[in-house]
This record gives sequence, structure tokens and C-alpha cells, in this order.
Amino acid sequence: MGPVDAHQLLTISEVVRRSGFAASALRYYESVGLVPATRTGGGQRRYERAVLRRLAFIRAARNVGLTLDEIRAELSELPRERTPTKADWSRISRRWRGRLTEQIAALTALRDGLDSCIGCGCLSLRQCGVSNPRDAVAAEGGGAGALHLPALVRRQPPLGR
Amino acid sequence: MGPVDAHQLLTISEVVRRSGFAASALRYYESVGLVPATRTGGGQRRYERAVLRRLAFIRAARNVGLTLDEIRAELSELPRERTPTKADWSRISRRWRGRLTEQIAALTALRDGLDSCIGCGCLSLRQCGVSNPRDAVAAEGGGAGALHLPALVRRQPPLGR
DNA sequence: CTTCAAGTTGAAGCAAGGTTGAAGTCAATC
DNA sequence: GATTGACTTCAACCTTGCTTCAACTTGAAG
Repeated sequence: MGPVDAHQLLTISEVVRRSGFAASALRYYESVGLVPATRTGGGQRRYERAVLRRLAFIRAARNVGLTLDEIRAELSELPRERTPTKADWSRISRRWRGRLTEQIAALTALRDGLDSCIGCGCLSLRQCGVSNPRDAVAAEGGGAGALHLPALVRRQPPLGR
Repeated sequence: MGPVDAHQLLTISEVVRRSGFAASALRYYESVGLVPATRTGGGQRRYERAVLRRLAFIRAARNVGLTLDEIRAELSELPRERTPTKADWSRISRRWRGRLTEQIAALTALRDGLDSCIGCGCLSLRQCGVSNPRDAVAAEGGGAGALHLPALVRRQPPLGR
């Protein structure tokens, strides 16, 4: 097949090549309503050029740590089928920035807590901020100052509903 | 039952209360060989006090982003059943520190890339470092400098291989 | 027309880290 | 001795974000 002529519609393999997403991912994205595709008479997918931008947005959002659901929400906030303005993008990227800043702060706090622990062997439930973010202990003596770890960072494991 | 007497063995519910882990998690940890428990004649779990420290270690390691497998590896590095020395702990926490520092650097780079994008609307596959870490594009014109995002940070969502 | 890479589908699988439920047991109290 | 609450096991299920498979069809080149 190949990138033959200056068609305005792209085959899935061209989108794969140009976006870096796997074909299976593209199909999956279509199935969950993230990335639209039209079809040929025979049922093959044809993508508009605009999906490349959409995919770039998706990848960026994934890098920032958003789930596909969250991405869907953000995408739906961009007025359907008018090219996003700088104001749109600016609003969104400011939110992402805040999110990243939070994550950074949390990790930094964790690392600094760790620093203050090195060599102390204090890894005790009651006293150590690194093992005891948010003071999950309740009774058992007055808790020392606990490291507050925002959920964003704690979110690394799926958490189980 | 309750924390009746100064037994040296703890029931599962006491460990739940004092560690903050769910009982189901404790059972799971035992099943994967992370946290040992003895049994009463009737088959109920009894925990030694030391497991509280072990659980604290596990929580701290989870916070740092280790998987249970990695945690098992680190725990096995601590000589079985001698109380870890400060040197042991220091060695480990230095590793964790490095890991956190990497994560922080990656997030910071991502945020700065975002900063340089705000308002530019440039979210294009070829040019935008935020959407194009590691330059996944191959051909299609000379790629601009791409943000290198270590896997560590990308790991926030479960990832599915 | 033939050929064959490229495309299609739906269901199932994987990875991690648990949770939930059913069905039954233990232990301490009324 | 009966009730109650804490505990047990085991298998099945959950979530996210895809990938893989098998079996078939399209479509463009020769």
C-alpha cells in the first residue's frame, strides 16, 4: 500500500508510522470513542489528518499521567470540530502544569523524608514519615509529623476500586 | 477480641489497625511470601511484632514506586532474621533516593516542556517534546529535540505491557 | 485474474495488586 | 448451649490499557 498519493485520508499503517501508536492501540482507541475513523466500502479504516494531532494530545496527556477517561473528558471540552485555539490549549496545559507540580512536590517531600532517615533505621510505623504518609496509625502514641503524600503520587498502583 | 493482654503475638485485626493495611492485603502478602504469620491451633493467623516493621518497610517501598517483586528482592537482601543494621538501611535508602531523584527530574523536564508550549498550540507530532518523548516518529522531517521520559514516570498507570 | 501484504473482527489474555463472596470455623460471651 | 463477631479458605472478579490470536476479507500491483 504505502503513502502513495496526496490523498487526504490515511490508512491505519500510515497513522501507525506517523503517530508511533500500535495499530491495536488505534483500534482500541476507536472502540472506546477516543479516535474516530471513517471506513472504506470494504470496511477498512481511513483516518483524517486531524487524528494525528489528536493522538499527539493523547500521548502528551498520557505522559502527564491522565487516564483515557480523563483524556476523553478533556478532549470533549475542546469544542468539537473547531480547531482548538491557543486559549483552549493554554487552559489545559496550565491544568497539566499544576498536576505535574503537585506530583513533583510530593516526590520531593518523599525524597527529603528519606534523606532525613538515612542511617537512622527508624522505619517504625509510628515515627517514620516515609512509611507513614498521612499517619495511618490512629492510637498507639502521639504520631510524629507525618509526610503528607498526595493521592497523585500514591496512585501508582491501580488501587483496586 | 481486642488488644487484650501484652501477648507478643498479634491478631490480624490488630495488625490491620496498627499497620493500616487491609486484612485482605495481609493475607495476600502472606500468600506471596512477603509477610509471614504463624497459626493458632485453630488456624488463625498470629503475627510477630516484627511484621509491623516489615509492613512499614513495604509501605515505604510502595511509596517509592517499587513493585512487590522488587520489594521481595530488597527484603531478601536484608539478612534474614538479624535486625537490619543502619548500614543495611542506608544502602537501601540511598538507592531509593536515586530512584526518586530520577522520577523528579523526569517530571520536571516534562513540566518545563509543557511550559515552553503554553499557548503555542504546537501539539504536533513532529515538533512537540511533550507529546513526543524519545522521538517516536522516525522519518517525516528532522525531529526537534525530544524530551526524554524515563519509563519510571510513564509507569504511573498500570501500563499493561 | 492472481497474489499477498495489509486490513478486519471478537474474544481472550496479560500484568499488578489486590477485593469480594460464599461457605464454613473459632472463640468468647450471654 | 447458643449466639455473635472475628476469622478461615479458595476461587472468581476488578481495573486499565492495551496485545495477541485465529480466521477471514480487501485492495492494489503485476
